[in-house]
Amino acid sequence: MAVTLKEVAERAGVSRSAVSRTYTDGASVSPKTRKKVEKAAKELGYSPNALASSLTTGRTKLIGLISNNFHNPLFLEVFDLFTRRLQEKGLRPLLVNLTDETDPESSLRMLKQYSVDGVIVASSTLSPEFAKAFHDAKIPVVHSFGRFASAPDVHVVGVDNVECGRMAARTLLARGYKHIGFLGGPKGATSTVDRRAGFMEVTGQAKGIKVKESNAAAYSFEAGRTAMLKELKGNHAEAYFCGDDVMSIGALSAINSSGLSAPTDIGIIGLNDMEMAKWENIDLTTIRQPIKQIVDSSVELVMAALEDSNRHPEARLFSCQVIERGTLRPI
Amino acid sequence: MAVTLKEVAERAGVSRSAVSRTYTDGASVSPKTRKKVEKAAKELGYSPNALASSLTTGRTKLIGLISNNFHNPLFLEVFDLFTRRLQEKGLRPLLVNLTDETDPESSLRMLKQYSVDGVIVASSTLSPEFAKAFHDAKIPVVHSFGRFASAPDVHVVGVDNVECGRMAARTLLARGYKHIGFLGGPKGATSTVDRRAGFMEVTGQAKGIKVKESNAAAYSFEAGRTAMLKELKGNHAEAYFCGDDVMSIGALSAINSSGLSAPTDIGIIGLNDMEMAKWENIDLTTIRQPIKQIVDSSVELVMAALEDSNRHPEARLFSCQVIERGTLRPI
DNA sequence: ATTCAGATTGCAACCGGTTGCAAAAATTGT
DNA sequence: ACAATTTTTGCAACCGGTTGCAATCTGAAT
Repeated sequence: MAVTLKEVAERAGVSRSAVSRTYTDGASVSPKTRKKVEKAAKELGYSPNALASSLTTGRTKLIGLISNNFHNPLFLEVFDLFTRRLQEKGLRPLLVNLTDETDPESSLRMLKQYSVDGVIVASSTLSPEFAKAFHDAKIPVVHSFGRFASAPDVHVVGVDNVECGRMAARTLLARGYKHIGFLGGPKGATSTVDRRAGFMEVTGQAKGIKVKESNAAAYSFEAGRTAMLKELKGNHAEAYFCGDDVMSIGALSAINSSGLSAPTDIGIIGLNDMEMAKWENIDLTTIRQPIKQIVDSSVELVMAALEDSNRHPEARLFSCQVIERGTLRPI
Repeated sequence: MAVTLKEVAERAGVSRSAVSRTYTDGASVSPKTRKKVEKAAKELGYSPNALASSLTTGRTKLIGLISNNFHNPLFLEVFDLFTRRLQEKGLRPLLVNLTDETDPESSLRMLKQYSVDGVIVASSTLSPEFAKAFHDAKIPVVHSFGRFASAPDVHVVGVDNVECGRMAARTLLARGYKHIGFLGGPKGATSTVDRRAGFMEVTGQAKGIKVKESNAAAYSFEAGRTAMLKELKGNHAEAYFCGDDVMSIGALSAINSSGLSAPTDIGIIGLNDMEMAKWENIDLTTIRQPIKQIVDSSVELVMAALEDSNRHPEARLFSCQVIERGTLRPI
């Protein structure tokens, strides 16, 4: 079908090696032969077969990009950033949707079959074991948006969720709220667990503060809305730290449809600072995760892991930042 | 590095062919040898190298999934559906982000290098020429969400945008609006052009109807908001057909922050019916594109095109449907 | 003109598989 | 038990490249 190296060699009147070397940098080819080869290649419309060469070089430049987050708009931004960054670096994302899968087995097998050079697991809701499965199979892996561990099994890039929890708590306390709520994401998610820990640590030390706590079933609009509606039926808090921005928007919707409003009746602080958070009709006060830095750093780290496959596992954490908008009472 | 077929063959005490045949269906292997091979493979942790085999079979099962829509939440749903469907069919999406690119040249080259079996171009804002470039390179391609043409150059799956325009116009007329607006997406997009045509066709035939028209700079929240704010400064219409749902949400935000509200003061009808449209605080009346069917059909069509590479180009159109919610006055 | 180091080239083996073909083995019929 | 089939098997060539090595070429230095 496609034009092969052999045909180019024949037309250019050189050996196959010469053609090959023309397309591998660092190889020794005289300007003269290079010219001849390039001419022939252009005439024939030749482009080297990356897969065939991967056989001998052992590098495919394919990176498995694995996620189970196909319902959180934040991840569209994440995919955008990942694909662009990988492309810039000459790597190709092989996208894997893990939504329905619970164990790494089958995606591991398939990524091995395609000899991906490395894997990026982009999710805060996948367990660390998942990333570890790739590590155990000797495939370089970085868990992006993963859980911080001081002695990680695999490379991790993300934020310090415990500190995010503290930050949210401090922010609410600074606004003078006395009765505050932790409205977490799904109980199982490590991100929820960690944020809760930080949140409780700070609120536990504060005097005269009442804390209530509950969890939504997922990081989603519906779950956030449902959870907040339930809160509103009982003795609700004055302000809530919500699991993430989507949940926060759900919560705000619940507040509004109950005839209340933020921040007048209830304060909300979210987490992520996804694009929608600054939409004027949402205007959500939230904690920003520096996703661009997380993505760039993940790509950099996976590339480093390609170079040195038994690089010591490393955790890279980025600090978050409160973005003041309109859903908390002013300080 | 990884275990190879040769090692399995040695351990199982059979020829390499035998091992290979064990993993290609339809090949002739006795149950006895198959057992031996499978045992050896399991012990060694062997899995066949899909890329190596692609060399001889000519099939990689890699599908280029190309898009420039990484800012429209609808496309997160689209990517979710595409990746799942492709996975179900044993195909692997190689994701290409075209956001910054204007010509097909470089992505075409890279997809050729990776010998993708086929390509899906998922975008309504990419020109038909883009998809055609792949077609010309003899790579099976389907333009998903593409423009309908009665004699298409490439396979197209999508909706009849002209009919969508008519549908929107009829819906507004049926509600008794006399002064109606077409607030289109970017002027260049074929989807905008077509919807406008249908919209004008119907409104042009109606008596006593005033129509005004303008365009937003992009299918985005900001662009929709900006465009609507501009409308509101002048003599605005009673109801608008907005380019898509994201733009509609931007427009609604503009309406609200001007102290007006929908549908009381201004009606809005969007297009897409993305998940957010039914969020209770948005509750957007809109025209639903059957994205699941479009996606499934695109995958089916690209698979058919793999079988028969000079299959005649085909256009598959799905009908849309008005979803009544709360941003138009009742009928 | 001769020598020699460095650059360039082609040969041939290899990467990890597949597959046509002919030989070997198993099955069938009588 | 023997011939005729059918099934299974291994050989060897091939897919489209890369690369170590030895041979050839080049130009500079003597």
